[in-house]
Amino acid sequence: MAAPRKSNRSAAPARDASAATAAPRAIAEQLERHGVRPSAQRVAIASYVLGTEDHPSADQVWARVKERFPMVSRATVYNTLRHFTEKGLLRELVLAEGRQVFDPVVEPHHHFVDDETGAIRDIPWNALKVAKIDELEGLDVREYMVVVRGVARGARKG
Amino acid sequence: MAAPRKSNRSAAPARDASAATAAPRAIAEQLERHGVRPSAQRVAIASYVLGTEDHPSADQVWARVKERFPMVSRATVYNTLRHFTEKGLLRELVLAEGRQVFDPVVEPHHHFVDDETGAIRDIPWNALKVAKIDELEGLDVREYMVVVRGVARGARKG
DNA sequence: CCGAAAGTTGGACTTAGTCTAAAACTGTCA
DNA sequence: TGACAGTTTTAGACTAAGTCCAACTTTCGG
Ligand SMILES: [Mn+2]
Ligand SMILES: [Mn+2]
Ligand SMILES: [Zn+2]
Ligand SMILES: [Zn+2]
Repeated sequence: MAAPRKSNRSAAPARDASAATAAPRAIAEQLERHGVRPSAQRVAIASYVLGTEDHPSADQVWARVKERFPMVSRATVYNTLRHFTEKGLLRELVLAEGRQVFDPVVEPHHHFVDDETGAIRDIPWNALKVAKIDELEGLDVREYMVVVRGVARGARKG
Repeated sequence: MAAPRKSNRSAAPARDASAATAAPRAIAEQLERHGVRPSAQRVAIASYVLGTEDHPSADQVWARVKERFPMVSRATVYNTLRHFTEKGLLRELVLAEGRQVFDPVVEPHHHFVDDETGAIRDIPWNALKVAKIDELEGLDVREYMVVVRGVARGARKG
């Protein structure tokens, strides 16, 4: 269900690098559409976390946001991430040892955890197919994902 | 891979209830077979954690073991669980918010997380089938599991 | 028995995350 | 504009999970 678009990876604006930060106006509007009042802090946090492919932890978000907005407090970042999550702008995932991380891709998809670097990557929904989910006895399934662990075979030579 | 046996659930002695504790002698032998010296503390810890179906956290193991062995220290429980994990007697899983838990079923299998109670249940390996894992580009897959979330439809009326 | 190695212990320490109460903003309306 | 209420942010206290450590105890080989 939930018609995952066919994107192979990054059908989105392909942000990811450090100097992310989409137009603040667009971000403010995105927040408003989800019922979140766009304060300065919230826009600063959103401009990183809603655009990343990194699955960052809360403290990683804090560190990133402080670069551009040094006086933002930890409580604000934690509150805001929770708020975004409640409003459906983010998902919170718990995939690996001591890392609860946030994911701006709220549509169903799978995940790959690199055992060497700890990096988490998205796997598009229809890159994999899970059979027999509907045959599970006595379980009311709300959602599921495949968690794949291994190492990324580096295509980083040439 | 890793030829998961066909067990539907609990092909093992079906322990689970509180008064678990299989024969201490058998447990000591199991530890030795895995290269773990069977001290009194380790046998006490093993006799709970190697037989449970509960996926307990480290502190839950501590609480349980203290009932029968009140002077055991927290450090010992944490050390021992790590030791067991290194020796392949346990796996450590991170599936849900603030819960890294231990699993005595080290063969590949899937998991169900009850969103209401937080309980984690095993799903036998061939109750589900994941297709196209081998087609993932650039990833060296070491293991994978399906994580299913939902609620257990209570068969608890009659 | 002895000494070395392995195991255990309580408590200090660390880190992620939550909570709180006060301060700062924001929007509304007189 | 000025007052007010509601909302947001803030620093720092607090909590809980987990690690580390140095001292103590047990085990084992000789
Ligand atoms: Mn751990
Ligand atoms: Mn959280
Ligand atoms: Zn993701
Ligand atoms: Zn399991």
